[in-house]
Amino acid sequence: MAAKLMSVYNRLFLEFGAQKWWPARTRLEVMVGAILTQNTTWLNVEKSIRKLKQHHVLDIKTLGSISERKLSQFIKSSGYFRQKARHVKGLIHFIAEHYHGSIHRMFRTPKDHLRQELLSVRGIGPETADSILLYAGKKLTFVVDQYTKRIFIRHGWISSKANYSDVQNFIMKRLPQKVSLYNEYHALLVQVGKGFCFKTKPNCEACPLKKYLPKKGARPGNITCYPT
DNA sequence: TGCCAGGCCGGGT
DNA sequence: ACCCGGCATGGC
Repeated sequence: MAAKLMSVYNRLFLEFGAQKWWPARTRLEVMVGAILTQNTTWLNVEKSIRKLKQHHVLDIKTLGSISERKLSQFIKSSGYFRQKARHVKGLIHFIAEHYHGSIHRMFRTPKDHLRQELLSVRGIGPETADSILLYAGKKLTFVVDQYTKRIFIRHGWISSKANYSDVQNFIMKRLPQKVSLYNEYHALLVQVGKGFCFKTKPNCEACPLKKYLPKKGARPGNITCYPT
């Protein structure tokens, strides 16, 4: 199975190339983006990020002093904007209280401890915490999202009842422990996952992933496509 | 038009 | 330990 996971990775990489995640300039931008992108398209997040930059709000000092209300107006395009404004403020507050407002200090602390702390911040769940750890902190943690789960379930590699840590453990036990691999692999899963078809029957003609359907004598690594 | 998007929380079983 | 409604804008 370990070899199969790498086979999938290699095939995706050949098809889509390096994804160069996270699409952000600073670690703060990664963290804010990780909250904003919850259950939302990245396109909507980009608009919010642009607005935050335009108004010179995307630095830790300003995010600390700006009102929740005002912040929420800048991030409307990301949806759930009141909640997300509160959550971003909560994260900034956490960094201020625990790490003197220093992102550098924050990422100097051990991964497992920091993960627990991040999970205690309202609005930061397992995926957001792992995104922050991997993409902002370059820590060795695999990010599991709906696409990842869906793809692995559809291949029959994990149970449809698997929870977040089940999927994460499954993957991390079988992949080489390399941050750059975790980074690229998750990004590729998202990329291919976007093409999945939800409204059609198994092996439908219209499926955008048709070219990945197993041909006869399918080899490991093919991506199948059918509705959830 | 209705459904989906790179989740998470709080209340209920 | 799960299950569910709520949160909200934007694109197809």
